Amino acid sequence: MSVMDLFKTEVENAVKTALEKIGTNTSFIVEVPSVETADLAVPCFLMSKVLRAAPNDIAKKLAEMIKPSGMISDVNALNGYLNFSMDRSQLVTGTMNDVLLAGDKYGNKVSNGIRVNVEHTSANPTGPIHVGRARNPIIGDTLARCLSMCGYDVSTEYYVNDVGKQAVILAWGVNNISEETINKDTCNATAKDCHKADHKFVTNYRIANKMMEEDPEVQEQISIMLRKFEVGDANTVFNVRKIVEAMLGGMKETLANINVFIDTYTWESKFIIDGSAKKIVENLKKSKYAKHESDGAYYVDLKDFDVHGKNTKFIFTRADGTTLYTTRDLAYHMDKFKRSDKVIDVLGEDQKLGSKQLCSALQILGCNKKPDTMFYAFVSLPEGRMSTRKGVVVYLDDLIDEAISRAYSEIKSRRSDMSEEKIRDIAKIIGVGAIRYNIIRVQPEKQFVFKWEEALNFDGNSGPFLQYSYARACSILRKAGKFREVVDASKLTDECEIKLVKVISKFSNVIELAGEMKYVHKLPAYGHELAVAFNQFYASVPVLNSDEERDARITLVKCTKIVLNNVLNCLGMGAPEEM
RNA sequence: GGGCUUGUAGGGUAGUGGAUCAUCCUUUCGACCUUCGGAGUCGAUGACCCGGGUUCGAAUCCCGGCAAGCUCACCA
Repeated sequence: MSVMDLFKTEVENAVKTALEKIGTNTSFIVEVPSVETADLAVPCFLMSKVLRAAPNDIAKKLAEMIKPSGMISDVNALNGYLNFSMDRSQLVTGTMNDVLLAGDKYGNKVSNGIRVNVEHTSANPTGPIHVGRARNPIIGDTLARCLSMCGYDVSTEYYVNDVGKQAVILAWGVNNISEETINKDTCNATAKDCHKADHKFVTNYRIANKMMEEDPEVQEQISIMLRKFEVGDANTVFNVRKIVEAMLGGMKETLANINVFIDTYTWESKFIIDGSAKKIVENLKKSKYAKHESDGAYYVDLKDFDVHGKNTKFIFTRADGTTLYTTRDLAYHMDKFKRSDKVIDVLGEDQKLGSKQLCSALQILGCNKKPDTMFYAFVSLPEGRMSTRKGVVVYLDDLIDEAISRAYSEIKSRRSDMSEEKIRDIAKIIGVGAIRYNIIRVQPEKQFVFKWEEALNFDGNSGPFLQYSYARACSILRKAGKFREVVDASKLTDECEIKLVKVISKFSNVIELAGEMKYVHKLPAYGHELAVAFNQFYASVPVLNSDEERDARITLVKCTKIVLNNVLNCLGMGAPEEM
């Protein structure tokens, strides 16, 4: 339990006792106030009806009854609020001891044994990951890290769409389009990293799509291939699988470059091969909601499931009896439920209706679980939506390269003393950090227009700002040499020192919000607040050049360094000792 | 046309019933310090889409507009 939690409990008890004395057990809440004048506050507006008195009079009365004791150093009434201040000395010692004791585990909750499966990214393996969808791995990975800190047993997963028309078009393109045609292609997407399979084959995919539209002959060939694929022709299935695997390899490389590593890759074709998708079809057919078209395609009618208008027809098998993506997705979710206690899907907002239909179908199948969902709006270009097929994209690989090269020149211009190799290593940490931070800092459901100058922002509310503060803390500790690690509140009384400790003490609450409520964007905001508090401390009091406060202040720097490191780690960003 | 989501200073963004100042970044203007790392600190300017309603109190909730995004396949 953190110092703030202990304080909150104490305030709760004090208020409860006071209310009992005036003969009521009316409920109340203890909140963190929006103003700086108190550490915790109890609004008295709701009590005013029950107690038939003005809010501020109630607050005054309670303030008189509660005497400062324990962690409560001051109680007062203001504007209808009952305000509490926490004893500075206990705040400082309690918080700093917690941090020093827990170290890189500070902010972690004890393991609760609950298995959470986080499915994210799951991008179609028909082209490189572009920034339009780059929110997915970053949100998913950050959420997974936060849940892990909240004590969950987390497993991440990518669903690979290796079935269907898109995959077949890709394979046809790779098999039939000559190197010469590829070389002549002029597409405005940069795709400079041509050694990667995803960048190489996306051109085949794009051209194949175009040829299919223009040439009935090509369309026929692809149809034949698709039919062969669907009846399980060994050569065709093997051929598609091999190409998709190569594609996915390139995409994994991109993910690794932004520190995203996924535990399990589950292939969609699995649910055809093991027959579980067919079983879903049979079970759905038995339900009272099942109906069929005259030619034999089946659907369930979802009008009783809060699905409106024309969207109620949820088709789950074709006229020829084959399964559809949605059917296989149902089988996939049933499979995930077997392996985990909680299932979270991180999806693009285009999947909202599909996800709702999936949940309804799960209910019809008698499944009592459903996935938690987290939707994000697409990142678009100033000229509109990105499209792999049309080649209107900014690839994530290009963004990474650009950010790293920008970081490289920044470091180069500041540090003449650093080796080339070291500059390159740090540039990668800074560049990738800037991208992850910039994407995660915005609430997922807000639409986002991609602008290079914003994506590469290194000042103010940015990843590099956090990393810089961390590097500064490391530098002070390096220069400090030997010091006595002391937690001495009597030496840390400056306003900015108290402020810094207060911010540090909030960390575990932020982790809880980010994990349990899935408010991942709270994390970068917190990191920024912490870095600002540290910089203010740094600017207003000397650390190494102080006398009797020296050890206490260096210890506070060490605490800050630990928490900044934990924040960076949770954001999937590197923590550079220097930059 | 139906459904879902979003609308906050010049640009971006937090806050989703409560406290004489609505957060933070950027831009613009001014200052600090050029010292333990200036990718810094302090100050100024500037905003709740529009119209009703509910409430002691609304950026926040409800209704009606307007604008943007997504969606409404025997695609994945």
